[in-house]
Amino acid sequence: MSSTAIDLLLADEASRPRADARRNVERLVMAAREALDETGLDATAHEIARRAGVGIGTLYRRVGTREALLRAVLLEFLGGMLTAADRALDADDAWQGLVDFATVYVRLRAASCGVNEALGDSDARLDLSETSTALRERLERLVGKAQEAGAMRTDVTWQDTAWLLAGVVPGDHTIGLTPGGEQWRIGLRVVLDGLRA
Amino acid sequence: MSSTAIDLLLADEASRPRADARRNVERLVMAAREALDETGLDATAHEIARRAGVGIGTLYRRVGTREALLRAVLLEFLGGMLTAADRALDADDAWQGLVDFATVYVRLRAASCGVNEALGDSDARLDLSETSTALRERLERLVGKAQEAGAMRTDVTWQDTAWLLAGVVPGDHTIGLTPGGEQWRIGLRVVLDGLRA
DNA sequence: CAACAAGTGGACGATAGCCGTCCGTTTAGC
DNA sequence: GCTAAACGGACGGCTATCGTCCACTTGTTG
Repeated sequence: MSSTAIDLLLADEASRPRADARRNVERLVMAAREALDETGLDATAHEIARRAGVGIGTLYRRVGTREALLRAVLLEFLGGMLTAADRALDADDAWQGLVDFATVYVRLRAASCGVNEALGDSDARLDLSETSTALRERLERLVGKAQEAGAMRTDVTWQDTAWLLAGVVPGDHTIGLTPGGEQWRIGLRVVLDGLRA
Repeated sequence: MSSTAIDLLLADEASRPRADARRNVERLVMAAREALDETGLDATAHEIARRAGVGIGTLYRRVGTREALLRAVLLEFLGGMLTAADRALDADDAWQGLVDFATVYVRLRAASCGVNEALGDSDARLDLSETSTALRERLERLVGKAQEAGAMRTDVTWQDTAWLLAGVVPGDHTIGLTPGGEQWRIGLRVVLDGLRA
């Protein structure tokens, strides 16, 4: 579950690496998560190494590229999001399913600057298109179900919905108000009210 | 009106500059507008000079700093926005006033990447705090009026409103959909519906 | 416990992008 | 024509990041 990223990175080692090497990979992954949360996609290799308490050489030797590391962490994260989407699709109440997913989606994007950027950036710096396409497709179905159930207005496409949800996430938009940590909640509520049939 | 930025930049010349010099200032201002629209706040001095068809030396001689130039253009722009806000405050129907302003606000932000960034960036790269504070204060009053008139839900603050409006503007959020030029319209409609009492 | 392969850290050279100055050349205006 | 004003853009300086390389350290195994 949470070791996926590590496994992914250790997979292509020919023989079992030494204990300290494994430990360093773990540290690097944790550091990458933090850096991704706070700094975003363009967290530098040096920053990640510093956070991990590890030399820059170690980073490159262990994970090959800065991008490979970030990619592994992001894939793990997006996987979790996909799971939430599938759970939402199974909900009895279509509208409630959409609400649940939207909440998770926005919360996770809000929690990590890097995840937010990864889901937005259309330029594929890291190759995440496969997973994010899957995610899109889930949203499309969720919106479809909610509309068929008559719970959601039909003059709005799932693309519009994606747009609106993304807009609720804090960015450097906001007219200069320091956003409280949970600021997105009220925004999401308004948007969902606006989407209701 | 539209010559404000130019006047602002020519103001501190001791004696009347030569005709070609004035022409170049105009070109620089127009180029800065374009660059601001397309590239955003960190349009480089060289890019602006290139767009203006002018040497980089000329830019620095004429406008002093890259920042002074951008600032002049942005101030002009924000001035227009303020005017729209004041007009909206005079509307008979408080809700309609809010809707009108919101529309202008979002459209203008959507039209220029640089304006959008300028209104968001809390770090004061260019000193626009005065004008943007004025703008905030207008929005606060618009929201207040709409709520007093019973036209807008009261569990939402003007800060939340600012947040939501900013969110509707295209950014690099959007799950990888190339946004149509007028994409923000539908988003704005949903948000306004959600804000209605 | 020794010896060596595996691993480590971080200085370093390379690359890139932007800033703003400076000076030889051009041009407007009298 | 003549001169002061203006021009263009090459250039040096600065900052940031990347990723390599090698002298040194440490885990592991017999």
